[in-house]
Amino acid sequence: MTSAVPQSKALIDDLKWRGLFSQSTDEAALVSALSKPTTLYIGFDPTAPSLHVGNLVVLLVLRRFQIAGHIPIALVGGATGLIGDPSGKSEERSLNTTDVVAAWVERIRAQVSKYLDFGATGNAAIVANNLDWTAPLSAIEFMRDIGKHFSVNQMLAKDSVSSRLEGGGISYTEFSYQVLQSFDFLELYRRFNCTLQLGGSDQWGNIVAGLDLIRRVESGSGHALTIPLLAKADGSKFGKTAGGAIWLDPEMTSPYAFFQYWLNTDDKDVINFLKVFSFKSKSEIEALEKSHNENPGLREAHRALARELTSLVHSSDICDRVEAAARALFGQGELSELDEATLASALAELPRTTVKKGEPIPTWVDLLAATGVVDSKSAARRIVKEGGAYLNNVKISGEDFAPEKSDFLCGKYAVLRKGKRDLAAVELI
RNA sequence: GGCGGGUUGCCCGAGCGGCCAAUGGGAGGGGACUGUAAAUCCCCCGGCUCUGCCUUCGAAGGUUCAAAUCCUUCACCCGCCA
Repeated sequence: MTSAVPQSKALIDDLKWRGLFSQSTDEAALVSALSKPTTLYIGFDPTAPSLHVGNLVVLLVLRRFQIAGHIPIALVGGATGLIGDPSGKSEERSLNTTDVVAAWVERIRAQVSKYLDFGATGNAAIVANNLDWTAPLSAIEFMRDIGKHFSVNQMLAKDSVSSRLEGGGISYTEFSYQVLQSFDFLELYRRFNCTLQLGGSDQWGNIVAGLDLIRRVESGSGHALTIPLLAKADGSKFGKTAGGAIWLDPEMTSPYAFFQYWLNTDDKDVINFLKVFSFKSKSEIEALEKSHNENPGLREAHRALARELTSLVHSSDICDRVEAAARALFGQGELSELDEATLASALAELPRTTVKKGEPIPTWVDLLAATGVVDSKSAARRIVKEGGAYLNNVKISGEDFAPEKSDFLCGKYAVLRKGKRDLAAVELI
């Protein structure tokens, strides 16, 4: 990443075109401020052991700013993660223990770091943890030095609070969240001259509260820019599947599943997702849009999206592997024609189970249940009954069907399929 | 602290002594059509050693031949009044 002369207007226009601009404080002033390298931050609270694809939206915006020559700070919320942000939540959350949050902080710090450049000359990225300045502060100091600047009247008026007052109520703990986030902005302003905070559109209230605090305490000024929450065409929540969120951690969402998630994007969303997630230029994306409209069946745009993101989040090697695996397993060719090495590497990406050589081979139902692709044997039985059960891409029937020795490709592997696209592997050992 | 209302399967929500593994909707799954897409149509959707059995309706006891449904206690939530 080279430190370019910031083209501030172009940067903001590009964000708008990508649908990454929700609102900002005085836009003209922001554009003018961005004509010089500017320090900006986004906060990530450790609410899970990994970030998910929803977090990736804003994280990549931070990266866009760095590419444009600005200095990004990724703030990991070691302190705020202990409190819980009420924004966008209809209920009070249960608190995680300090040990758990501390462990998550470390993991998220490592994750976030992958997307930023710490060696850039002039605009190297910074990772900070708000526990560093929150932990040493006593409750009395906090109330006198910070709390004194907040009006409860204004705090109550915040959307995140008022919606909770009407609903299930809010604890003093979560109510205080906005004060902590404001304090973060103030601290980053003091330490790094950070003058811009980015966040999801639900963060607007928290961000401008921070600007107020900076004005009152330091007579300083700064800016806020929010990013729309990503919406899907069908109204369902982005980044969630039946199995849960799509995580960036390969242990939590396998690279294979990650690639498949993007490849299976709804046609109506794929161009928007390219704009949001991809670093391709406007003209490149418009070319993909054209080819997608002309021949959607080819799914060129889907593939470009899946490839770029899998390469970015995992690596291009891993991306090649999982794509090759999918090609082999979904391909038109006979599975039996694949050589052992190709088959082995393709199956390595799938959920799996093993069978010992000397022992009797369990039924298809038992094998599928063992891979974890279904929740129960009853579910596996239903699949067979409904005609969605396949062995080596050949439909099977009969609830007590069991593969034979000869069904194992290369003498070692069998491929179970549930429905159109859910695959699992059995290995004979 | 007082009075009233609530707690049902992944979510919302019916049921208010037997016909209840429990209506309906959503989510999810399978099939057909397609492109590992969407829409549409059909089917499924607690578990199991599956013509039957087992465990569920906040928790624990009790009444009854029989309870998600009645009684008692406890926990949590939500109103109104102090």
